[in-house]
Amino acid sequence: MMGRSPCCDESGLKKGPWTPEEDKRLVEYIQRHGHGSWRALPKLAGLNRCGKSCRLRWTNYLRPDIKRGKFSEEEEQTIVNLHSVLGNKWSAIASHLPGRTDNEIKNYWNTHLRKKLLHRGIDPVTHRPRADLQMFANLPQLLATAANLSSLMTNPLDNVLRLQSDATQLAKIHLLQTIFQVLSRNPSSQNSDLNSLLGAGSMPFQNQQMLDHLVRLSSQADGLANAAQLPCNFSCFEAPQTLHNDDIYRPPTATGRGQDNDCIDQFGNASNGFGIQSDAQMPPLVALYPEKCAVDKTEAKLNPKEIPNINPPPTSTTSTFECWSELLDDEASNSYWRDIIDQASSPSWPIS
DNA sequence: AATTCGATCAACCGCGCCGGC
DNA sequence: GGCCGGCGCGGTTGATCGAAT
Repeated sequence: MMGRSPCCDESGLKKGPWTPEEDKRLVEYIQRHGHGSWRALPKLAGLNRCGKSCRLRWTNYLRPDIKRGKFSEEEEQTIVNLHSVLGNKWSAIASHLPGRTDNEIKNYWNTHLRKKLLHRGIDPVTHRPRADLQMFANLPQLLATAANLSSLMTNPLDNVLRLQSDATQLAKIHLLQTIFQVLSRNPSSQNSDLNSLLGAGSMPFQNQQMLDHLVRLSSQADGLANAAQLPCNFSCFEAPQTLHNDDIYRPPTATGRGQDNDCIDQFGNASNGFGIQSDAQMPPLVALYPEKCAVDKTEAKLNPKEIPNINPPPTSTTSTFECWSELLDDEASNSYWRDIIDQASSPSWPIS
C-alpha cells in the first residue's frame, strides 16, 4: 500500500500515557455517541490524540466490561489450551475469555504462562516437552561424580573449594561440548536454537580467539579428569590451525578422524570425539523463537565474501565474544550457570 | 539510604486485511 | 480490477515499581 501516512506523525498530537482528564472525555463521548469512526472521534471528543490511540485506550482499558485482577486457574488453563490450538492469535483467544483483552492476555502469556510452561519443561510454542533439554540429561550425573571426588582426596578440607570450582568447570565444559556437537550437525541453522537455549546473542564460533579459548578449556578439563582418574579425553576436541572470519568451524567428524580418536566418556558411553553421545541418541532441538530463527536464516544467506576479513565491527563479533568470555570466566556469570545446573538438578528434570 | 536489576504492563508501531469507491 | 483509507492484530518499547544488593 502506498502513501499511507502514519496516524500519529502529525505534529501536535499527544502520545504516551493518558491523563484522567483525557480518559474522562473519551468515556463521556463514547457513552453518549458511541465511538463511530475512530479517525473522526478525537476531534469530536475534543481530544488531541489520534484515533488509533483512542481506540486502544478504550478497548484495552476504559471499556466498562473489562475484567480486572489476577487470572484464575481456569482462565490460565483456557489460555494455554487455546494457545496450543490457535497460537499467538490473541484476539481469538480473548474472544473466549469474557472481560479480558487481547493485550492483557498477550502480556500475561509473555510474563507468566510462557515461563511457567518452560519451567515445567514444556515448549510454549509447540506445547510439547522440550526435547532439547534431553541433551543435558547426564549433567546431574556429571556433577555428582565430580562432587564425590572429595572422598579421593587426602586433605578434603583443603580441597573442598577447589573441587566445587572444578565440578562447575567440568559441567561448563560438558555443556560446551554438547553445543559443539549440535553445531557440528548443522552449524548455520542450529545457531538460533542454541541462542534460544542459552539466551545469548549470535554464536561466536567464527572467532579464532573463542576457539583458542575452548581448546585451552578442553585441555584444562583433561587435566582435571586425569587428576580425578576419570577415563575421559576432552582434548579429542581440537580447533583448526587457522580460522578466517568467513570460516565456520566444524568439529572433526568420526569419518574424518577415524575411530581411533573416538572417546569413551567418564560414564563409559561411546562418543564421537567430544566426550558426548552420538547423534543418533540426540533428540532434535526445538526452536523456542521461530521468528528469531527466521532472522538468523536471513543472515545466513549473506554471501560470506561480503563479510570483511579483518577487524569485524566491534558491535558484532567482539560483543558476542565478550559475552561468551564472560560466560566462561567471569564470576558474575555464575548465576547464569547456576540456573542451568539448578534446573538440571531438580527432581523433575530431565523431562521425559 | 542509594543504587541496580528484573518484572510488569500500558501504549505505541507497523503491517496486513477488508470494504467502499 | 485496482486504489485508498479505516481498522484490527501481533510484536515491541519504555515507564514504573518493587525486590535485591
